[in-house]
Amino acid sequence: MQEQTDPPGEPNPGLVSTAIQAITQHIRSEGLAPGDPLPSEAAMTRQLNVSRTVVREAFRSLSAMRLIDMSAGRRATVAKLDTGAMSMVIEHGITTQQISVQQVYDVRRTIEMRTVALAALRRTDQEAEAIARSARLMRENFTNPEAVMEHDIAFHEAIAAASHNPVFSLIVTAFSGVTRRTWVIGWRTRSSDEAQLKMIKGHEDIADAILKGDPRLAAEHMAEHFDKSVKALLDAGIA
Amino acid sequence: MQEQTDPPGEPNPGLVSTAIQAITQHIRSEGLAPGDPLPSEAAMTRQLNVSRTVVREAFRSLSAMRLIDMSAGRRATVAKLDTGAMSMVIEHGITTQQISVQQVYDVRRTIEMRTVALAALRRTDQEAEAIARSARLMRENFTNPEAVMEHDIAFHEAIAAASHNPVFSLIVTAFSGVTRRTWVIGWRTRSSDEAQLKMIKGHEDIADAILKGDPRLAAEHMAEHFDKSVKALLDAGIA
DNA sequence: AATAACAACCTGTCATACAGGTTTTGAGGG
DNA sequence: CCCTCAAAACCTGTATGACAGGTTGTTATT
Repeated sequence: MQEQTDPPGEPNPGLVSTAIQAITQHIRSEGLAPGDPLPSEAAMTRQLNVSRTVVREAFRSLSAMRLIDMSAGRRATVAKLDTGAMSMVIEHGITTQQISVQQVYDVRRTIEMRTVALAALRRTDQEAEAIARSARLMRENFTNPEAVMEHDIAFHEAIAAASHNPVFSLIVTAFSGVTRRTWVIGWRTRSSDEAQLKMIKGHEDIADAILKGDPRLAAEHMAEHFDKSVKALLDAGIA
Repeated sequence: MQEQTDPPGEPNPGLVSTAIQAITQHIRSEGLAPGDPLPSEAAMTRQLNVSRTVVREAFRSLSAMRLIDMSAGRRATVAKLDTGAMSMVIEHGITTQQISVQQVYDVRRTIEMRTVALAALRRTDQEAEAIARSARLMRENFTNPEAVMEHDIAFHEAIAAASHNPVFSLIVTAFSGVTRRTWVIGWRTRSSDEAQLKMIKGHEDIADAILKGDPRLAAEHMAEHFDKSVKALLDAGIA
């Protein structure tokens, strides 16, 4: 009952893969934008001549990748760019030991050297303030590691946002999950208050450089920050 | 019949999300490596006290993200790191116009400036040869744009591989899909044979620098290459 | 015209069934 | 005792039907 969309060319891509392609293809060909509704499962079922089971698994898969949003009663809609899938891939790589924390930090360093420079050049005043605020909150809560970490992460995401390139934001945010799992380790190696405050000072320096609009200085401070962070992780024995 | 794993804390995460978490959690807690088998759908069904439908949608979602491999008759296995999900996210961003090709190129430039430097430092002889071979094949097939493009993509992926950091490979490969859709445009703006051969020469220069183990030179050539590529795309009106 | 009840539609979940694959088992033969 | 091979047990892929509950548009009542 389902031969038309599955020409005997390939061996066995599976009906679900075909359905996934059909849906993404629909988004493309109809030029849908985030928020626009997709066909209902029933409609897709008829169009593809497959069971609702197959269509549902396809929708669900796209939903898991956060390419579409689903909720009960409503039709699925095209989703805004989201980091969901990427974080899961990275986390999967880490937990299955296919990538190391240090490798992630190398990538982060590479990317954030760029985002910080772009942020210095392109930030709005609001964005500069948001970045500075995160740094300030790190200092104000510095007795509470959990809070410092969250503001640290927000700090880096705010810089990525100020780069005005959503692809950078996407990647930086995707790494936040890994950061949450390793951050405390780095913090602990900075045993003294001075060492911890010094690290916070580093963030403030970055925020200042962005405020001043000095990309070179900002990048320098960011490099220093990452070098120290990686050293802290290495000291803690994180390969 | 399914209250135990769904405490009344959150409003409605959905049974499938819960199942997805349970599966990834299983991978983590059992310390599974790529190739290791996961519980069968029936086993998961019993463990979570939900219907097979729910478990299946969860498995299928993870499979769509390429975190697990599924095939008929066999149990699902933990997957090797794969770029599947990432490419889909990027492509989704492009087709829904949430990100621009130019923004992707900026990210690529940032990342590949680093991969090329790392490749120059860490490449094995085999890897250097693979990189050089791709450049050579670009020249040999230069009357066939399609072939040139594929070797071009392979060239960049080979460099990422030679960086010995799989996260870089992951990201670079994720961008290959976008490249396939825009490459020809850049090629066409290089209307004359000289311009096209010059572009190929650029790749050979990069390969040489990597072979020599000169990261600075390699990065310089790579920067030049990207600047020209972006210029070509801009000339063609790709924002 | 505002509102409230209703109908139509949609997704979320469950149960069941069966067609192929794949692995395990075990019987029979060497 | 070991090897071979076929049956059995298990597994995934897909289809069908059912029903609960959420959402939206329609209609009837006030």
